[in-house]
Amino acid sequence: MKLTSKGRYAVMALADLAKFDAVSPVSLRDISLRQGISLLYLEQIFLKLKKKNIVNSVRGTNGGYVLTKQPGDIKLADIFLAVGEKVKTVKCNKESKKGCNGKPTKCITHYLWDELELHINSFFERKNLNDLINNTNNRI
Amino acid sequence: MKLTSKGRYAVMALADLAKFDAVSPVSLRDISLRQGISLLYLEQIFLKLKKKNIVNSVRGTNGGYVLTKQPGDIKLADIFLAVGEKVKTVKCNKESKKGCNGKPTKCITHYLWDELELHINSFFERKNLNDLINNTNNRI
DNA sequence: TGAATACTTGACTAATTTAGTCGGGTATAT
DNA sequence: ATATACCCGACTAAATTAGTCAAGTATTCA
Repeated sequence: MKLTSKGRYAVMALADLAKFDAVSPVSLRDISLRQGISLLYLEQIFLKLKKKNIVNSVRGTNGGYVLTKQPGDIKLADIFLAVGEKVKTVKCNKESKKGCNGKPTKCITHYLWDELELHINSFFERKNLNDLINNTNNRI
Repeated sequence: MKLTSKGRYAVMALADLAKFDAVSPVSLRDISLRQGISLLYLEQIFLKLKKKNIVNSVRGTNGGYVLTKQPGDIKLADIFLAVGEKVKTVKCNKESKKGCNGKPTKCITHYLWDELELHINSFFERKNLNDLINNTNNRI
């Protein structure tokens, strides 16, 4: 199981934003250069972040993006939800009444994967952007 | 991030084995039918499990596979290692001295992903096959 | 006012990974 | 003998990911 670039980039970019948006909006161009992420890809990602109200945009020269909230109020879970990075452990449809593999009962490992999903999501729920920038004052 | 079928199937199949191998070796055909997993795919998976000494094989008619250890001594971490299911959160090479993205410093989120990796792996370290079959006596 | 900057949006594509299949074995019980 | 079941490498189709491309619109500043 691996984290996709989309999710990883989203967090990197927002951490960057959290560090620099106090002064003025941060352009994607700057983030692209600092974090080494394709500008065009960043545009795609920020569109989603904006739709979910995690960032606001300022158009025109000297424009860019700013966070809508304090870094401490933006959880990783929010970010991942926005860009569509989901934790999926089971193939079988959880809501279905049919159980797994078309059988009436749940598959033997079903509850294990549910538990794993909760375990992972709890990490994303308790980490926020502030945790990131506090630990990385000396880094870009 | 999602769990691959290979890892999921490996655990399902071994849980099945743990339930039934006390009597006699369990054939992949039986597992295939009970768990709804392709027989040919199971063969691939069990080859790896055997190489890592998690199962032993018995050839010929009435042959099949048996666990080499007690279910309680087989951790999910062992199983995932055997079939090559890895938790990967960072793209950047962890061992490299160069840091991330070719820069001298580590990327801003590097330690976060390391922490996530540890968090997930700790789950796999503490869960074993026995945990599974104890909770699922009524299921196949 | 016009040129440059920077966000906006949908569609497209290349590369990678995953989830298998195929074909040909070999060993053993009955 | 023959059927069962493990053994093994190579191959392929489908899905996903990680981007790119094209064509905009809004805003600032000289």
